[in-house]
Amino acid sequence: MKTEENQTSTTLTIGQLARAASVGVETIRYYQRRTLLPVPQVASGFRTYPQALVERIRFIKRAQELGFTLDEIATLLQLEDTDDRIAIRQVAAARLLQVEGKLADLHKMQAMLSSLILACESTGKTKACPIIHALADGGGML
Amino acid sequence: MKTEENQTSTTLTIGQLARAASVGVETIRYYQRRTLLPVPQVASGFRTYPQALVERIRFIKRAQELGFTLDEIATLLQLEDTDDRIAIRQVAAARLLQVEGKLADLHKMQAMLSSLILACESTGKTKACPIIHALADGGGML
DNA sequence: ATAGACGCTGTACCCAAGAACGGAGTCAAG
DNA sequence: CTTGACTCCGTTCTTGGGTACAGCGTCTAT
Repeated sequence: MKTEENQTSTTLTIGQLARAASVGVETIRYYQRRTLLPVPQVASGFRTYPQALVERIRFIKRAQELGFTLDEIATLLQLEDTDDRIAIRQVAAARLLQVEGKLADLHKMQAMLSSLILACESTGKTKACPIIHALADGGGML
Repeated sequence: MKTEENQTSTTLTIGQLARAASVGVETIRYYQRRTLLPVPQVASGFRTYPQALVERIRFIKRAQELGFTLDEIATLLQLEDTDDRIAIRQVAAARLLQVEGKLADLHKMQAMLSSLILACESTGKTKACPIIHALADGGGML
Protein backbone atom coordinates (compact mmCIF):
# COMPACT_ATOMS: atom_id res chain seq x y z
CA MET A 1 0.00 0.00 0.00
CA LYS A 2 1.26 3.37 -0.91
CA THR A 3 2.19 6.04 1.61
CA GLU A 4 -0.07 8.40 -0.25
CA GLU A 5 -3.31 6.73 0.78
CA ASN A 6 -2.32 5.55 4.20
CA GLN A 7 -1.30 8.70 5.93
CA THR A 8 -4.00 9.60 8.49
CA SER A 9 -5.57 11.47 5.52
CA THR A 10 -5.86 14.74 7.41
CA THR A 11 -2.25 15.70 6.91
CA LEU A 12 0.06 15.74 3.92
CA THR A 13 3.76 15.67 3.22
CA ILE A 14 5.20 18.63 1.41
CA GLY A 15 5.24 16.69 -1.84
CA GLN A 16 1.59 15.72 -1.51
CA LEU A 17 0.70 19.27 -0.66
CA ALA A 18 2.59 20.50 -3.71
CA ARG A 19 0.77 18.09 -6.00
CA ALA A 20 -2.59 18.86 -4.44
CA ALA A 21 -2.08 22.56 -4.99
CA SER A 22 -0.38 22.16 -8.38
CA VAL A 23 2.80 23.93 -7.44
CA GLY A 24 6.36 22.77 -7.00
CA VAL A 25 7.81 21.73 -3.69
CA GLU A 26 10.29 24.55 -4.04
CA THR A 27 7.47 27.00 -4.39
CA ILE A 28 6.05 25.95 -1.04
CA ARG A 29 9.42 26.36 0.60
CA TYR A 30 9.75 29.72 -1.02
CA TYR A 31 6.36 30.79 0.35
CA GLN A 32 7.46 29.59 3.76
CA ARG A 33 10.54 31.76 3.55
CA ARG A 34 8.31 34.66 2.55
CA THR A 35 6.04 33.72 5.49
CA LEU A 36 3.05 33.35 3.21
CA LEU A 37 2.73 29.84 4.54
CA PRO A 38 3.37 28.58 8.07
CA VAL A 39 6.09 26.04 8.73
CA PRO A 40 4.54 23.27 10.82
CA GLN A 41 6.80 22.46 13.75
CA VAL A 42 6.93 18.74 14.14
CA ALA A 43 10.57 18.23 15.07
CA SER A 44 10.72 14.50 14.46
CA GLY A 45 11.69 13.70 10.91
CA PHE A 46 9.33 15.10 8.30
CA ARG A 47 6.78 17.87 8.65
CA THR A 48 3.10 17.24 8.20
CA TYR A 49 0.92 19.80 6.53
CA PRO A 50 -2.80 20.29 7.18
CA GLN A 51 -5.01 20.10 4.12
CA ALA A 52 -6.21 23.61 4.70
CA LEU A 53 -2.94 24.76 3.22
CA VAL A 54 -4.08 23.57 -0.19
CA GLU A 55 -6.70 26.28 -0.15
CA ARG A 56 -4.25 28.81 1.14
CA ILE A 57 -1.92 28.12 -1.76
CA ARG A 58 -4.79 28.39 -4.21
CA PHE A 59 -5.68 31.71 -2.66
CA ILE A 60 -2.16 32.87 -3.36
CA LYS A 61 -2.27 31.63 -6.93
CA ARG A 62 -5.61 33.28 -7.65
CA ALA A 63 -4.39 36.54 -6.21
CA GLN A 64 -1.34 36.32 -8.44
CA GLU A 65 -3.59 35.96 -11.44
CA LEU A 66 -5.09 39.31 -10.52
CA GLY A 67 -1.59 40.72 -10.52
CA PHE A 68 -1.04 41.06 -6.78
CA THR A 69 2.57 40.77 -5.69
CA LEU A 70 3.49 38.30 -2.98
CA ASP A 71 3.93 41.20 -0.57
CA GLU A 72 0.41 42.39 -1.27
CA ILE A 73 -0.84 38.85 -0.92
CA ALA A 74 0.84 38.55 2.45
CA THR A 75 -1.10 41.63 3.50
CA LEU A 76 -4.35 40.21 2.15
CA LEU A 77 -3.80 36.97 4.01
CA GLN A 78 -3.39 38.86 7.24
CA LEU A 79 -6.47 40.93 6.53
CA GLU A 80 -8.42 37.79 5.74
CA ASP A 81 -8.61 36.99 9.43
CA THR A 82 -9.53 40.42 10.68
CA ASP A 83 -12.07 41.04 7.90
CA ASP A 84 -11.02 44.67 7.72
CA ARG A 85 -12.94 45.51 4.59
CA ILE A 86 -11.56 48.99 4.25
CA ALA A 87 -7.97 47.84 4.35
CA ILE A 88 -8.73 45.02 1.93
CA ARG A 89 -10.31 47.44 -0.50
CA GLN A 90 -7.34 49.73 -0.20
CA VAL A 91 -5.00 46.97 -1.28
CA ALA A 92 -7.29 46.04 -4.16
CA ALA A 93 -7.76 49.66 -5.19
CA ALA A 94 -4.01 50.27 -5.19
CA ARG A 95 -3.60 47.28 -7.44
CA LEU A 96 -6.39 48.49 -9.69
CA LEU A 97 -4.65 51.83 -10.08
CA GLN A 98 -1.44 50.12 -11.11
CA VAL A 99 -3.32 48.00 -13.60
CA GLU A 100 -4.97 51.07 -15.07
CA GLY A 101 -1.68 52.89 -15.31
CA LYS A 102 -0.14 50.01 -17.14
CA LEU A 103 -3.18 49.78 -19.39
CA ALA A 104 -2.78 53.40 -20.36
CA ASP A 105 0.88 52.85 -21.20
CA LEU A 106 0.12 49.83 -23.30
CA HIS A 107 -2.70 51.56 -25.13
CA LYS A 108 -0.28 54.27 -26.17
CA MET A 109 2.26 51.72 -27.29
CA GLN A 110 -0.37 49.87 -29.24
CA ALA A 111 -1.54 53.01 -30.98
CA MET A 112 1.95 54.03 -31.96
CA LEU A 113 3.09 50.63 -33.05
CA SER A 114 0.08 49.94 -35.18
CA SER A 115 0.14 53.33 -36.83
CA LEU A 116 3.84 53.01 -37.53
CA ILE A 117 3.40 49.58 -39.04
CA LEU A 118 0.56 50.85 -41.18
CA ALA A 119 2.58 53.84 -42.29
CA CYS A 120 5.51 51.61 -43.11
CA GLU A 121 3.34 49.34 -45.22
CA SER A 122 1.84 52.16 -47.21
CA THR A 123 4.99 54.19 -47.75
CA GLY A 124 6.94 53.74 -50.93
CA LYS A 125 10.59 52.86 -50.79
CA THR A 126 11.48 56.36 -51.78
CA LYS A 127 11.35 57.50 -48.19
CA ALA A 128 13.05 56.08 -45.13
CA CYS A 129 11.07 53.52 -43.19
CA PRO A 130 8.66 55.42 -40.92
CA ILE A 131 9.31 53.05 -38.04
CA ILE A 132 13.03 53.68 -38.05
CA HIS A 133 12.44 57.32 -38.77
CA ALA A 134 10.15 57.76 -35.78
CA LEU A 135 12.69 56.11 -33.52
CA ALA A 136 15.58 58.02 -34.97
CA ASP A 137 14.22 61.50 -34.51
CA GLY A 138 10.97 60.99 -32.70
CA GLY A 139 9.01 63.50 -34.75
CA GLY A 140 6.31 64.37 -32.29
CA MET A 141 4.85 60.97 -31.66
CA LEU A 142 7.30 59.82 -29.06
CA MET B 1 38.34 77.25 -19.07
CA LYS B 2 36.44 74.13 -18.58
CA THR B 3 37.20 70.86 -20.33
CA GLU B 4 33.60 70.71 -21.38
CA GLU B 5 33.73 73.57 -23.84
CA ASN B 6 37.27 73.16 -25.07
CA GLN B 7 37.32 69.67 -26.41
CA THR B 8 37.43 69.91 -30.22
CA SER B 9 33.61 70.06 -29.93
CA THR B 10 33.06 67.23 -32.38
CA THR B 11 33.81 64.52 -29.84
CA LEU B 12 32.68 63.90 -26.30
CA THR B 13 33.88 62.06 -23.25
CA ILE B 14 31.69 59.31 -21.93
CA GLY B 15 30.37 61.60 -19.21
CA GLN B 16 29.47 64.33 -21.68
CA LEU B 17 27.82 61.80 -23.93
CA ALA B 18 25.83 60.48 -21.01
CA ARG B 19 24.63 63.93 -20.03
CA ALA B 20 23.82 64.83 -23.63
CA ALA B 21 21.72 61.71 -24.00
CA SER B 22 20.26 61.89 -20.47
CA VAL B 23 21.44 58.49 -19.41
CA GLY B 24 23.98 57.32 -16.86
CA VAL B 25 27.56 56.55 -17.71
CA GLU B 26 26.91 53.00 -16.60
CA THR B 27 24.12 52.73 -19.09
CA ILE B 28 26.48 53.58 -21.93
CA ARG B 29 28.97 51.01 -20.79
CA TYR B 30 26.20 48.49 -20.50
CA TYR B 31 25.08 49.21 -24.06
CA GLN B 32 28.67 48.78 -25.17
CA ARG B 33 28.77 45.38 -23.54
CA ARG B 34 25.51 44.54 -25.28
CA THR B 35 27.06 45.88 -28.51
CA LEU B 36 24.26 48.35 -28.98
CA LEU B 37 26.92 51.02 -29.04
CA PRO B 38 30.41 50.86 -30.54
CA VAL B 39 33.46 51.23 -28.34
CA PRO B 40 35.72 53.83 -29.94
CA GLN B 41 39.28 52.56 -30.08
CA VAL B 42 41.56 55.37 -29.11
CA ALA B 43 44.19 53.60 -27.02
CA SER B 44 45.73 56.66 -25.36
CA GLY B 45 44.00 57.56 -22.13
CA PHE B 46 40.30 58.28 -22.50
CA ARG B 47 38.00 57.39 -25.32
CA THR B 48 36.35 60.03 -27.42
CA TYR B 49 32.82 59.58 -28.63
CA PRO B 50 31.34 61.11 -31.78
CA GLN B 51 28.24 63.21 -31.26
CA ALA B 52 26.25 60.93 -33.52
CA LEU B 53 26.06 58.53 -30.61
CA VAL B 54 23.71 60.91 -28.82
CA GLU B 55 21.12 60.20 -31.47
CA ARG B 56 21.83 56.50 -31.35
CA ILE B 57 21.19 56.44 -27.63
CA ARG B 58 18.00 58.42 -28.08
CA PHE B 59 16.92 55.88 -30.67
CA ILE B 60 17.43 53.16 -28.11
CA LYS B 61 15.50 55.05 -25.46
CA ARG B 62 12.59 55.77 -27.76
CA ALA B 63 12.41 52.17 -28.79
CA GLN B 64 12.37 51.19 -25.14
CA GLU B 65 9.42 53.47 -24.58
CA LEU B 66 7.58 51.42 -27.17
CA GLY B 67 8.43 48.36 -25.14
CA PHE B 68 11.12 46.87 -27.32
CA THR B 69 13.74 44.84 -25.47
CA LEU B 70 17.41 45.62 -25.95
CA ASP B 71 17.75 42.52 -28.07
CA GLU B 72 14.99 43.67 -30.37
CA ILE B 73 16.55 47.11 -30.48
CA ALA B 74 19.87 45.59 -31.48
CA THR B 75 18.06 43.97 -34.38
CA LEU B 76 16.37 47.22 -35.33
CA LEU B 77 19.69 49.04 -35.28
CA GLN B 78 21.14 46.52 -37.69
CA LEU B 79 18.08 46.73 -39.92
CA GLU B 80 18.32 50.51 -39.90
CA ASP B 81 21.27 50.35 -42.26
CA THR B 82 19.89 47.78 -44.66
CA ASP B 83 16.41 49.35 -44.75
CA ASP B 84 14.81 45.92 -44.90
CA ARG B 85 11.25 47.08 -44.38
CA ILE B 86 9.78 43.63 -44.14
CA ALA B 87 12.12 42.54 -41.39
CA ILE B 88 11.58 45.82 -39.54
CA ARG B 89 7.82 45.38 -39.69
CA GLN B 90 8.17 41.83 -38.44
CA VAL B 91 9.97 43.02 -35.34
CA ALA B 92 7.40 45.73 -34.77
CA ALA B 93 4.50 43.39 -35.41
CA ALA B 94 5.86 40.83 -32.97
CA ARG B 95 6.07 43.53 -30.36
CA LEU B 96 2.54 44.69 -31.16
CA LEU B 97 1.25 41.18 -30.61
CA GLN B 98 2.90 41.03 -27.20
CA VAL B 99 1.46 44.40 -26.29
CA GLU B 100 -2.00 43.26 -27.30
CA GLY B 101 -1.70 40.06 -25.33
CA LYS B 102 -0.72 41.97 -22.26
CA LEU B 103 -3.54 44.42 -22.84
CA ALA B 104 -6.04 41.59 -22.90
CA ASP B 105 -4.70 40.23 -19.62
CA LEU B 106 -4.83 43.60 -17.96
CA HIS B 107 -8.34 44.27 -19.18
CA LYS B 108 -9.47 41.08 -17.50
CA MET B 109 -7.70 42.00 -14.30
CA GLN B 110 -9.22 45.44 -14.36
CA ALA B 111 -12.72 44.08 -14.85
CA MET B 112 -12.37 41.62 -12.01
CA LEU B 113 -10.74 43.99 -9.60
CA SER B 114 -13.23 46.75 -10.15
CA SER B 115 -16.22 44.48 -9.87
CA LEU B 116 -14.83 42.91 -6.71
CA ILE B 117 -14.20 46.30 -5.15
CA LEU B 118 -17.68 47.42 -6.05
CA ALA B 119 -19.18 44.24 -4.64
CA CYS B 120 -17.18 44.65 -1.47
CA GLU B 121 -18.40 48.21 -1.02
CA SER B 122 -22.02 47.32 -1.48
CA THR B 123 -22.09 44.14 0.58
CA GLY B 124 -23.16 44.31 4.18
CA LYS B 125 -20.93 43.03 6.91
CA THR B 126 -23.12 40.00 7.32
CA LYS B 127 -21.28 38.20 4.55
CA ALA B 128 -17.59 37.59 4.09
CA CYS B 129 -15.73 40.18 2.04
CA PRO B 130 -16.30 39.34 -1.64
CA ILE B 131 -12.69 40.09 -2.51
CA ILE B 132 -11.34 37.60 -0.02
CA HIS B 133 -14.13 35.21 -0.86
CA ALA B 134 -13.34 35.25 -4.56
CA LEU B 135 -9.69 34.59 -3.86
CA ALA B 136 -10.44 31.91 -1.32
CA ASP B 137 -12.66 29.75 -3.44
CA GLY B 138 -12.58 31.36 -6.82
CA GLY B 139 -16.30 31.06 -7.49
CA GLY B 140 -16.28 31.10 -11.24
CA MET B 141 -14.63 34.45 -11.84
CA LEU B 142 -11.06 33.34 -11.55
C1' DA C 1 18.88 -4.60 5.61
C1' DT C 2 18.90 -2.20 1.76
C1' DA C 3 17.33 0.37 -2.24
C1' DG C 4 15.06 4.15 -3.81
C1' DA C 5 11.91 7.74 -3.09
C1' DC C 6 11.17 11.38 -0.51
C1' DG C 7 12.32 15.26 2.82
C1' DC C 8 15.45 18.87 4.97
C1' DT C 9 18.89 22.78 4.82
C1' DG C 10 21.55 26.01 2.55
C1' DT C 11 23.25 28.06 -1.25
C1' DA C 12 23.45 29.51 -5.92
C1' DC C 13 21.29 30.58 -10.33
C1' DC C 14 17.78 32.48 -13.81
C1' DC C 15 15.60 36.67 -16.40
C1' DA C 16 16.24 42.29 -17.76
C1' DA C 17 18.35 46.45 -17.51
C1' DG C 18 21.03 48.61 -15.46
C1' DA C 19 23.15 50.72 -10.56
C1' DA C 20 26.83 50.71 -7.44
C1' DC C 21 31.36 50.04 -6.04
C1' DG C 22 36.47 49.64 -5.54
C1' DG C 23 40.91 50.48 -7.03
C1' DA C 24 43.75 52.33 -10.29
C1' DG C 25 44.89 55.51 -14.10
C1' DT C 26 44.54 60.18 -16.30
C1' DC C 27 43.76 64.87 -17.18
C1' DA C 28 43.38 69.95 -16.45
C1' DA C 29 43.64 73.85 -13.40
C1' DG C 30 45.53 76.43 -9.67
C1' DC D 1 52.58 69.19 -7.73
C1' DT D 2 48.67 68.41 -5.78
C1' DT D 3 43.73 68.25 -5.77
C1' DG D 4 39.54 67.04 -7.62
C1' DA D 5 36.94 65.42 -11.30
C1' DC D 6 36.66 62.27 -14.42
C1' DT D 7 37.61 57.54 -16.84
C1' DC D 8 38.52 52.64 -17.10
C1' DC D 9 37.80 47.85 -15.76
C1' DG D 10 35.92 44.22 -13.35
C1' DT D 11 32.86 42.59 -10.13
C1' DT D 12 28.95 42.45 -7.37
C1' DC D 13 24.03 43.97 -6.18
C1' DT D 14 19.25 44.99 -7.26
C1' DT D 15 13.82 43.27 -7.98
C1' DG D 16 10.27 39.18 -8.22
C1' DG D 17 9.22 34.80 -8.23
C1' DG D 18 10.76 31.22 -8.17
C1' DT D 19 14.18 26.90 -9.91
C1' DA D 20 18.14 23.89 -9.20
C1' DC D 21 21.43 21.68 -6.80
C1' DA D 22 24.37 19.32 -3.28
C1' DG D 23 24.79 16.73 0.57
C1' DC D 24 22.72 14.82 3.90
C1' DG D 25 18.75 12.38 6.75
C1' DT D 26 14.58 9.49 6.88
C1' DC D 27 10.89 6.65 5.62
C1' DT D 28 8.92 2.51 3.53
C1' DA D 29 8.48 -1.59 0.80
C1' DT D 30 10.66 -5.62 -0.21
